[in-house]
Amino acid sequence: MSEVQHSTREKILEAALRLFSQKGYLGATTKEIAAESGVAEVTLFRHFSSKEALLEDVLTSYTYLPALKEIIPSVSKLPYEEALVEIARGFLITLDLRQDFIKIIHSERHLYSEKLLKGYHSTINEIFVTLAAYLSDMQKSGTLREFDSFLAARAFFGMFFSYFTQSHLLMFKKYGPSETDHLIKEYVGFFVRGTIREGLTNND
Amino acid sequence: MSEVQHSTREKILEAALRLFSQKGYLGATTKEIAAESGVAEVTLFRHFSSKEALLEDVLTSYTYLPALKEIIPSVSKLPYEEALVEIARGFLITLDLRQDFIKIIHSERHLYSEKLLKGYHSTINEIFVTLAAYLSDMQKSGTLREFDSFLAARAFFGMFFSYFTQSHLLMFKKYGPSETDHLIKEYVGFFVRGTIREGLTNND
DNA sequence: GTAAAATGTTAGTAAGCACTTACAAACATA
DNA sequence: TATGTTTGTAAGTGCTTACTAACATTTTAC
Repeated sequence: MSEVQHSTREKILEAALRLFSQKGYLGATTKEIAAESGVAEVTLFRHFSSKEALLEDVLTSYTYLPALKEIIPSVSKLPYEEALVEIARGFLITLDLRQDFIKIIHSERHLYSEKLLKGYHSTINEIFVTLAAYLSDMQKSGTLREFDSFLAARAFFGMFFSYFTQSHLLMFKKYGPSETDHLIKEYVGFFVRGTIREGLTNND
Repeated sequence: MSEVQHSTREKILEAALRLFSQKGYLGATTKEIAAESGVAEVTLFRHFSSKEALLEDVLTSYTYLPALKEIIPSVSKLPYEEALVEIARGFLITLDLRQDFIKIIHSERHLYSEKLLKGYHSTINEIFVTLAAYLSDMQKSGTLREFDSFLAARAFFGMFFSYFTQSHLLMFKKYGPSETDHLIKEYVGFFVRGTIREGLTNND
């Protein structure tokens, strides 16, 4: 067990992340969060001026999905299908790691500020744009047919994000690792055939 | 404005649906719900034994997505691509109509009972199975290649559900009607080419 | 070892919450 | 008109909540 040394502040942030994602912002009490952190409630308020400030700090501390932008360059030399499999795999892993954060964002959409929402949006957008750029390149090189690359990226991540939502957030049919692998390959299969240039393409 | 005559009970249920979806179960107070319904708070408790009972009644009253099962048979004679466009359109319309319900389900996942969750799951499953059956038929008739039809159905709805989630629940880039039409056509385009039988299919 | 900084303990406050009681008013039905 | 049903008003109960104050204790830094 390689437990890292956590500061009081970090312990509180982690407990808050966990409890907010499990019970919602209003459902998790400051008393509970303090107990879960192993500190007194008053200590929580000495580190964070209010419960709302705590939420803000949680959301900015555990911010979302930087990893994916690095995956795409690193796989761009692979064959198309393999590259997509790696992208999908990386995407699902990242979602898994950040699931508490994502749960909060999806549950407490009415609470958090315009600023945070915009940050989340721009991150999503960045992800789409990054994949879209890769797809655009593949179109220019003649591998892929013509289509709206931004929408394609959105469709691609949409398939996987929906699977994640259903299995993690709504506890609907969740697969084991080998089945997830199967799912990835099938999904990528649809997308590859859906986007690749074929001999018999009839453009209108 | 063709306002229907609503019973007190119905007025409360509607207001509760609206407020629960906007502010969450804990965020919406019984006082507010009563005010929004135009009744006294005590009247709310004469119709519903508790706030929790009210939530249960809201969720069972505005239950989810029956429409889609009727769409698929009605379009099964259309060409493949047109059929999928109609299915996608119907799906998005239904999601739109039920968006308050869906918002609650996604926000309050920690609150509602095992029973309700199972009901929701079986509805989702039914939708997937219905489309999967249609796809299976198309495979047997030779129009489509071989693939896991359940996963294909899940991927198809996943693309659109993700778009719905992002635009309605997270207020990320939402398109107007004509742009949505464009999105549907592009998404369906990917899926059609991803699933159709091609002359030059190289199965391993 | 000593001062300072961080934490714990205990008690408390003010507000908001779901929910109740008692009684009066409005309304429909006969 | 009389009667039962539904609603409103008003007041209040008991509980929980976020948050604070005062003081004791522990941990850290030099």
